[in-house]
Amino acid sequence: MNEAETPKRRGRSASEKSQLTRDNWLDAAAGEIAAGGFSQLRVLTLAKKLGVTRGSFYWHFRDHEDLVLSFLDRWRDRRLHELQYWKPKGGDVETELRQILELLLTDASRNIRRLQVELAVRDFARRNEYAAELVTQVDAARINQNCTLFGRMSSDPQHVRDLSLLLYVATIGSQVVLTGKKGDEATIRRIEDLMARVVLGQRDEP
Amino acid sequence: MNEAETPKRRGRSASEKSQLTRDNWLDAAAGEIAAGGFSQLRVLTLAKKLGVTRGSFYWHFRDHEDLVLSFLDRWRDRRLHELQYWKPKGGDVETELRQILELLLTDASRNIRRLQVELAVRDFARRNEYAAELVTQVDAARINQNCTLFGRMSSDPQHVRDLSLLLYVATIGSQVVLTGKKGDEATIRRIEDLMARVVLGQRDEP
DNA sequence: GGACAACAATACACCACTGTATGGACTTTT
DNA sequence: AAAAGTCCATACAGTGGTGTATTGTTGTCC
Repeated sequence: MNEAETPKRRGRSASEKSQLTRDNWLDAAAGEIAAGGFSQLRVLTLAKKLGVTRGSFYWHFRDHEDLVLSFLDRWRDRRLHELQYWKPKGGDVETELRQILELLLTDASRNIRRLQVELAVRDFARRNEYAAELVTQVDAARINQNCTLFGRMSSDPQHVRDLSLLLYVATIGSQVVLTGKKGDEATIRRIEDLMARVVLGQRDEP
Repeated sequence: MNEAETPKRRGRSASEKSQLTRDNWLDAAAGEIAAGGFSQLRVLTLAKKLGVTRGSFYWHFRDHEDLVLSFLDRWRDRRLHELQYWKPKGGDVETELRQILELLLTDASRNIRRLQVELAVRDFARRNEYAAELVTQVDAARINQNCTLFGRMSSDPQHVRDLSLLLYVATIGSQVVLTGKKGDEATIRRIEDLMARVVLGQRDEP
């Protein structure tokens, strides 16, 4: 539906001609993976979607596996990279916490395509070693970032880590359980509120 | 490669006779689904695993879809049914809460096959209407049960519902994130502890 | 303006899997 | 003991997918 923008001398369908890049194929693959998971990823389907034949694919990629691994690598790189680009805007502890939670829950649940891809990668990781490795990396990086974000909550590092992990699994879980059913927008908001209260209740309380 | 060897004629390990039943096929399917998801479910593979040919399958099932739908139905029935069989043993609020959390987290994470099947069903539900429907039913039933279990926590029904939902998504999330990596046993225990503290902190506090 | 590289179309060989038709073998019914 | 039912094997047709080899087409550099 959306399609990634190609610099475009030939629009995808019928006009003039432009060459496809590896990234174009990966973008198309993202669509298929979001819709049907890695197991439904077909070279022929991708080619049709891009308006070319499989001949093009096998110029850009060695084989089907090459596509999958390249996609996974790009996914990992992007997920790790995007973590650099977000810092809370400051303010008191509570508003900062609100910002973090909104990012983790409400914002994340809006990009449903990105969400679907992530769930597909996680599922694929259950039966693919390499994918599992990358998912582990991404999880660790995110939890780590949560730790720095929640550093203000407690002076006990272990407590901070546990809290970060709990929040992380809760966000992942809410993405798994509350995916795209109507009325979930409001539900997610309430979960967000509750989480805020819960976390604030976990501040250093000797 | 392992187990499920056929003793002599073509006997199964479960039934008295050497004849296969629909349920035998569904059990075998569970193994495949746990390992590779619904998309890797192959009639031929199942037949080999059971030591018969596909001729048997097409006697017991109309087609591949029949197998899948039957499996989903059985899954739903079992998941709903098992909810009846558990009530907390009583005691004060904290020990009861501990029991519940142990059931939801530690116990659940031990049956890794059951867990893998559930994750596979959830994944399949993302692209299959019927599966999505059943997952919704199961989720609703479980959250509902959590509500009754957590009823002692607060007198505000909405608060109880939100808390139940939060705990539910957290458990699902921990199953998704912490699946079978070593050292997760201890991690789950710590999450369990933290959850207990968190929930106790949410008792009526006007 | 020809050579060469980048990219894509076409055609083919091949395989994994499904579903169906049919024919046993063994069991139960009558 | 013949008929009918139950369960599985075998053989075959069809489909949808991969990968490869070969040939076109276009752009770019000299």
